[in-house]
Amino acid sequence: MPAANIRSPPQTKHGTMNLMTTDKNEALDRLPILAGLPDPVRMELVAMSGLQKMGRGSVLFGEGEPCQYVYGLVSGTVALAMNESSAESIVDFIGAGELILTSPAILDLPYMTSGKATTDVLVLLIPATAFREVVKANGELAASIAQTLALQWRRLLNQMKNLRSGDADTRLAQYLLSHVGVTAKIFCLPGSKRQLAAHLGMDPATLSRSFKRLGEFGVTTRGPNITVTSLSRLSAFVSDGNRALPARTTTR
Amino acid sequence: MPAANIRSPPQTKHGTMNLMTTDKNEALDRLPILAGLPDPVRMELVAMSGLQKMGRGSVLFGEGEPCQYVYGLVSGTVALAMNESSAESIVDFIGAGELILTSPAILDLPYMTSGKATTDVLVLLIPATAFREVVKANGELAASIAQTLALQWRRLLNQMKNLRSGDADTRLAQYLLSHVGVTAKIFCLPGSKRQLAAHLGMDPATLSRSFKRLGEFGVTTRGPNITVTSLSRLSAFVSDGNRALPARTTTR
DNA sequence: GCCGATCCTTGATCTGCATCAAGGAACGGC
DNA sequence: GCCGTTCCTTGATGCAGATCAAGGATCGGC
Repeated sequence: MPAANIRSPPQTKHGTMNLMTTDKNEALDRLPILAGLPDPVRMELVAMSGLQKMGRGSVLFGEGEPCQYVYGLVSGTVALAMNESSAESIVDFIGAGELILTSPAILDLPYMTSGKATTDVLVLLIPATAFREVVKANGELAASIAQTLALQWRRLLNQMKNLRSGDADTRLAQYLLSHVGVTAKIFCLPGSKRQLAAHLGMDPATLSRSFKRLGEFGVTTRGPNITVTSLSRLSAFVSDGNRALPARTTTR
Repeated sequence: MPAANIRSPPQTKHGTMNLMTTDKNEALDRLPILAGLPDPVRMELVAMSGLQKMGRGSVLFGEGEPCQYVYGLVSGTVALAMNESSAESIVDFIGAGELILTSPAILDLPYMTSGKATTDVLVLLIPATAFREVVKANGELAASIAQTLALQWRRLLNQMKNLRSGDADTRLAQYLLSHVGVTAKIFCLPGSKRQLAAHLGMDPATLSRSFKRLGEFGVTTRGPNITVTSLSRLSAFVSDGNRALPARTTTR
């Protein structure tokens, strides 16, 4: 089996990029939605898609462009962004293993978001037309695509909820709570703080201040690494509607 | 075929409720997603679902409840609402012909939104478990469900965009622009103004003031009926970033 | 190592919108 | 018809957060 056309891993400080896959079959295995497909379909997909490595900050696709590829994110993180007048807002961060852009591919409509790599990424590029055909021909795949879309729908709904609800501080706290595992109380932001701010619907300056205020509730930041010392205090803060805070002007 | 258990139409001022369907087969025909199904599947679906009439203000289902039915909206309008702490926010208004809640049904997860009828409605109630099985067994249906979900995803994205972008006035103007047909310059709000405000992410009071300000750009309201005299002036207002307005305090 | 560019933080100010509150309009019931 | 209720409007006020701006911190390049 010939090695794919992959250059040596750039190794930034961000991605340790430990498990480097250079084989398209292996790549497929890392994409749960496609991994279970019957062999002939697999072969077909693998044959026509390409494996591509892209550096941090790369733009995989742009809002408004006609849909060319479905992107299987093998490793790394991608931010989905929308450029509503002037400053952009970030819809979601996509992690490894997910399939991006199934919606435009299925409908053959232009992308509604642009996709930017927030780390070095490895993506499997599947031609959209081919993808469409395979889905049409394969009922099982269609069903599991439907499942995925349904899940994404729920995620998007949750984000709308968070986006609208109360305070900037509360929104940040909720975000943190839903992203720290019960065990892991330290985790790494999926992108820059600026991007997180855009995701939470606030100004970077406001995000900074919010982080500071949440310090009183056991949140510490060093670079992109966030530590939450006490889940209970933080969630108490959220449900208390943040009454515990001293008057804003007194904050220091 | 025996008549369904439908009482006489209440006839409110809102819904003229002209084409009253009491037959489940006819109801299915009004739901594009399901209308094209092969006959045996149709029969099966029809056999186990029920046709139900509900008055304005009825709550079809509540946020957090386990998913029991998929709702085929034969006629009327339903608001999807989320009760994030205290005041509710409205995710979307669903019109006749659409299938509600496919996501929770597919995933067998609780509803994330509640559904409230903003007019008298006629719904086809399809048991969720049955629906799930039919989808699983029928690849074509799965494919078209995936299509629908993909479309809904796009709609939701658009709403997120609108929700975040600029001014309250701008958001309202965008909403109006995307809801008046090119021809029909008068249209009826899908729900109360309060609900529209919740949908656009603003206070009812603010919505009222926004309407007033848009009066300068050819928008008039009488009850739930909105008239837009000049699309061009309104869209100019949106793209100009509403610089044309006199200073806020000077607004008469 | 130094330097420029970018990102984050922090401060001061300003404003759009929520909030509080009260008056008017439309509706449904009887 | 009248009356209670709900909805919409309009005014006055206060505040959360955007914006403007300037000072660190961090990174990548050389």
